[in-house]
Amino acid sequence: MENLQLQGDDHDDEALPHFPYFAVPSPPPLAVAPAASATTSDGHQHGPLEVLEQPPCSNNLHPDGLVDGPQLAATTAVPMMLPAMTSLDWQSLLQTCLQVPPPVLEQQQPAAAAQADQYSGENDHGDLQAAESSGAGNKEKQVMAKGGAGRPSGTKKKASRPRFAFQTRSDNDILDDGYRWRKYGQKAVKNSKHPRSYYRCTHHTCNVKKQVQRLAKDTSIVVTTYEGVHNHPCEKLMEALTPILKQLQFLSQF
DNA sequence: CGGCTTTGACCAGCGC
DNA sequence: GCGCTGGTCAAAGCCG
Repeated sequence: MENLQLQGDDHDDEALPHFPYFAVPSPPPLAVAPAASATTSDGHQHGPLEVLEQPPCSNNLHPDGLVDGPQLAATTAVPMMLPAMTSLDWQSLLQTCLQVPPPVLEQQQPAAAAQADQYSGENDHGDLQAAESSGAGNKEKQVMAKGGAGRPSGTKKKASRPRFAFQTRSDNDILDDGYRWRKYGQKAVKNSKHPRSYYRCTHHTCNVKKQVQRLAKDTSIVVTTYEGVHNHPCEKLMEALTPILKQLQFLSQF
């Protein structure tokens, strides 16, 4: 946990989003690929990653707190662990990897809310906190954005959703984290040449969002901010695990 | 034709 | 009240 570098304390880049940070306990150690580079399932190579926080699908965390690629668990780590694992190990691994939903993160939400208050003064305009605390769910927020009837009369406090940010040194803005995303907006950001892109998870019941932008200081670094927790399994991870699970079920009969 | 991206417009919140 | 900024919507266009 000490290995996690808190972005809010580390950078003074005004173009970056400010939001609450909270520590996440390290997951069970997973076998990972060499840290020098990682080839993603979309064929892109990503350099060494600097982890600021765990993403929701952070199933590839190294015991020392560093990740080697957003989707290594599906493509690399799981197969590497296969020979030595018992079925019980697989149960815990699946829980760790699939994150449906991760109870640890849910428990951290009050802490996130507390941190939100702590960081509210550092936010450029408090917009993130405002969106979190408006008392409106996303649908209500959408109604408010339209400015029509149904606008909430008061401003209640909305429950905070967990947020995670991590930096990736990559030429590719879009990191393949195993989930499908639909872009719904792009904004030019103050003090940054590069725009910020807004994505939503395409799963119909999932409300997770992410923001992607490049660091103003170092444009080779992509900052990805996740908001919320997926309420469904990672599709690509499931694809990778299904044949293995079937094999395990077969073997467990003996 | 469905799913996705692009992009201009709109709205809320904040500071002055 | 006004201007600035971030977040979101939704129409239009693109693509497989």
